Amino acid sequence: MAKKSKTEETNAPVRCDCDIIHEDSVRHAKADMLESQMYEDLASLLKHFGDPTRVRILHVLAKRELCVCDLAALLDLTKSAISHQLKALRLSKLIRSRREGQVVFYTVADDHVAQILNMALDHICEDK
Amino acid sequence: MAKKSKTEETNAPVRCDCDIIHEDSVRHAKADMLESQMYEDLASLLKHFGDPTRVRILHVLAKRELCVCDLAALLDLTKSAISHQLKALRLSKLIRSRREGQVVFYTVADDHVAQILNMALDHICEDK
DNA sequence: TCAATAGTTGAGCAATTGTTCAACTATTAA
DNA sequence: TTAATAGTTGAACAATTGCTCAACTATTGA
Repeated sequence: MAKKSKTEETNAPVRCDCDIIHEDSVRHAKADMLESQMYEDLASLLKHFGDPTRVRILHVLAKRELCVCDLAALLDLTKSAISHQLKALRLSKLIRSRREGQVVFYTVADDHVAQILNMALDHICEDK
Repeated sequence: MAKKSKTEETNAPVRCDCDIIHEDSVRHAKADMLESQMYEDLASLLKHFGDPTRVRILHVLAKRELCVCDLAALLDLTKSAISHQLKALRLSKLIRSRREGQVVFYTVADDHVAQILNMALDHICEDK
């Protein structure tokens, strides 16, 4: 029962099924961590980049404004499928919309989208 | 049956349940698109940033080297859960591992990880 | 007012996924 | 060799998710 030999005096987690090996590293890492909600926000923002359809949408909208029909034709999907994705992207403020009569145009909200995509492309093309 | 009025002569998709409204935009966008596999690769790379646990792992490993036990203690998860995530991250070359006796240390593979996280943090903190 | 088209939405389904559990391998020290 | 600990792995389960379908709203033109 050496489980708590070193974690007794700190407020260390209890879920881990092992000793804390490098106590200092863990303590410093914990001090450097962001608050929990920030990681939730980061994940739910970046989650949108983790689907091929949404990556396509973001990539094309980073270059030009397109309407729902255009995107549906371009990606070979129904308007419904596109619209669902656009709604999610809009709620995360990754894209903006603008209505012109019957037509709703979409484009990326800012330059972060393109920068994240370029960073990822760098990473992929780097090692081969 | 106006479905194919404008798409007949091009190799336009057939899945879309509407006309192509802005033919030029769609044609240019199609020319600018990457090859299909690239979007798959982008998505499967960036998918790792879309989970709170993995974002935490990447964020702490961007600052210092840690072993599986350290991470398990830090994030209050089992070694198994951590190890599964680390394997996925390693396969995508987002992190590297180094064994020292019984202990396996992990750290981020390059600076792209931190850059993507910072870009996303910018985006979150920007509008509030 | 009515028809046509663009776009949105909620329910439902199949596929994916994060975690747990149990059993396994790897390394070290006695 | 043996015990102890670090780490890995595959199966299984609950939860999430991307798409489809059908019905809906919004806008325009006749």
